[in-house]
Amino acid sequence: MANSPSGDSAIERLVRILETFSTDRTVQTAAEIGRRAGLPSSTAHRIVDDLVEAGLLERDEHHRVRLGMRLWELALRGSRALRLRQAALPFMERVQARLREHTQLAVLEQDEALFLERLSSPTSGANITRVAGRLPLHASSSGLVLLAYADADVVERVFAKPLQAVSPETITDAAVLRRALADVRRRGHVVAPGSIERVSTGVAVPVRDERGHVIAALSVVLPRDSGAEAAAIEELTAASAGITRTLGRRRE
Amino acid sequence: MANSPSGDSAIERLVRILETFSTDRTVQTAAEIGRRAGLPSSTAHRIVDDLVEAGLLERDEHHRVRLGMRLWELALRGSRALRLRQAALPFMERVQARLREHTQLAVLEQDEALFLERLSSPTSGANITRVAGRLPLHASSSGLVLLAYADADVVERVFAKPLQAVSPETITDAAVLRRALADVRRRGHVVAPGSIERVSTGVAVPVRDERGHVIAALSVVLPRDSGAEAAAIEELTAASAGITRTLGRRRE
DNA sequence: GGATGGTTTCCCATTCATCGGGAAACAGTC
DNA sequence: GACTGTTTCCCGATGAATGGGAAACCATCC
Repeated sequence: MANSPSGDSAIERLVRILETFSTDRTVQTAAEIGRRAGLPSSTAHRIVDDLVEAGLLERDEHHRVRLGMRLWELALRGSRALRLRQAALPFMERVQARLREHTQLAVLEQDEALFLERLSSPTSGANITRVAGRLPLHASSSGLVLLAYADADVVERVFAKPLQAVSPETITDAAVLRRALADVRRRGHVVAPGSIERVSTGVAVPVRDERGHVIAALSVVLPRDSGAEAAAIEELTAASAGITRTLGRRRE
Repeated sequence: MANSPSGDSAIERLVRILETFSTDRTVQTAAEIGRRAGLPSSTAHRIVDDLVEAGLLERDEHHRVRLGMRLWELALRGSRALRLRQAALPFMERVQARLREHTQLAVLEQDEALFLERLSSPTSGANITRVAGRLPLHASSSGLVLLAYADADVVERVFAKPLQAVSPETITDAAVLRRALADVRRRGHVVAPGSIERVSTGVAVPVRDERGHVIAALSVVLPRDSGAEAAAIEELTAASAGITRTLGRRRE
C-alpha cells in the first residue's frame, strides 16, 4: 500500500483483520477491528467497507460486522481441509457411535495442531478442542502423533522453544518428549493421560494419505480411568485405515 | 493499488484469485491463476507469493499452489457457517441414519443456495450437490425453501432474470414458481421431483433460528418413486426443530 | 542433444490508489 | 440532553504496487 508506515503488505493486513475474529468474538464494529488490528480508524473503516462489498464480511442489523459466508465458501472450494474432512467424516461417525466420546481430526499447521473436525459426545464433559481451533503439538494426543511423524524442521522448531505446560501433566521435558515421540512411532498410537485436562485421556492415531504420508491425527478423549483405551486404539486404527482407503479412491 | 488500469480494489482482485480455485481445480500454477483472474503474469506472481507468505495459499512439491489451511481456519473461526453446521450435524446424522439418503444443509447466499454440509448415502447414486457448492434457488428443493422465506429484494432479483432450466423438469415459469413458493409457505415443506435430476426427488424443510427467522434449508434426495416422501418430511421437520433448539442454547 | 512451450524470477520507472489526520454527523446510553 | 463511541466524509502527500520486458529456468518431446 502507498504510505503505510506500519510497513506491512495489504495481505498481512487482511490476515490481521480476519484474525480479530474468533469463536467468542464473532461480531465487532469496524472501529474495534481497527483497534485490534492496529489500524487507524478511518483506514479500518475503508477496508472493512471493501470487505463487506466483496462479501468476505457481512453486516448485521446494527451495522456491526462478522465473517461472511462467501469467505467460508472461497476458503473451502477445493481446499485440502474439505477433502480430508469429507473422507474422514463417515469413519469419525462410526468411532463416535461406538465409543460415544469426543472424536477429533487434526492436522499439522504452522507448528500447531489445527482441528478440522470434531464430533462431540453428548455424555462426556468439557470441549477443549474446537473446530478451527488449535493446540500445541506437545500438549495433546493429536499433537504428539502429528509431531512424531513431522518433518525434521518442525520438530526442531518445537524443541527450540520451551515446552509450555497446558495442564500439570503436560510433557515439558524435552527428553521425555523425545521418548514419547519414539514411542508413538513404534506403537503407531499414543495414549496421553492428562496432557490437557487432568480428568481425561487422549488417544490418537496417525492418518495416512494414499502414499503413506501422515497427514492428520485422529483422536478421542476418554474419561481418565474408563479402561476403554484398548478399544479406542482399535477403533481409531480401523477408522484411520478406512480414511486412507477413501482418499485413495479419486473423486468421492 | 497504484497504477491499476483494471480499476479494481486489491480485495476484489484477491477474491478473483480465490475464485479460480474449485473442487475440480485445486492446484494451479501462478501463471494459470493470473490468466484466469485476468492479471499480468508478473503481477500474479507477486501476489501469489504474498499469499503463500501469509499462509492463505500453500505450495505443493512442484511449486504449484493450492488453498491453504490457514485460509480455511481464518474463514471458519466464528463464522456463521460453522456455528450452524455444528448445530445441524447431529440432527443431519440422525436423518441420514434413518433414511439412508443424501442429506444436505443449505443457506441463501447471493441469490443462490449455498450448501454448507452434506452427508452422502452410500447406497444412493450421484452427488449433485457438494459442500461449498451452489445451485440456483428455483432449481432445487433447498432453493425453493430458501426462496419461499427470502426477503422481498431477493425474490425480486430472482424473478427479474429468466429462470434457467437445470433439468427438463425445472420450474421455468414465473407463475408456476410463485405458486410453488406459496405452497412451501403453506405446507412448511416442499417435495420437488426431478428439479435437478429426472431420477430423484428433493424434499426440503426450512430451518429457523431462535427468533423464528428462516436461516437455512434442510433436505434429502430420494429416488424418484421411493414412496418415502412422507417419512422424509417427518424426519426433516423433527430435525429442523432440533437444530432451532440447539441454536437457542448459547455456546454449544 | 537441442529445440520448444511454458513458467518463474528479476529489474525498474511511472503513477495513482492508498493512507490517515481531522472534523462533523450520527447513533446509542445513562 | 449531555456524553461516549462510532461512522462518514474530505483531501493532500506519498511511496508501494504495478506491469512491461528480458532473461533464467524447467520439463518434455523429437
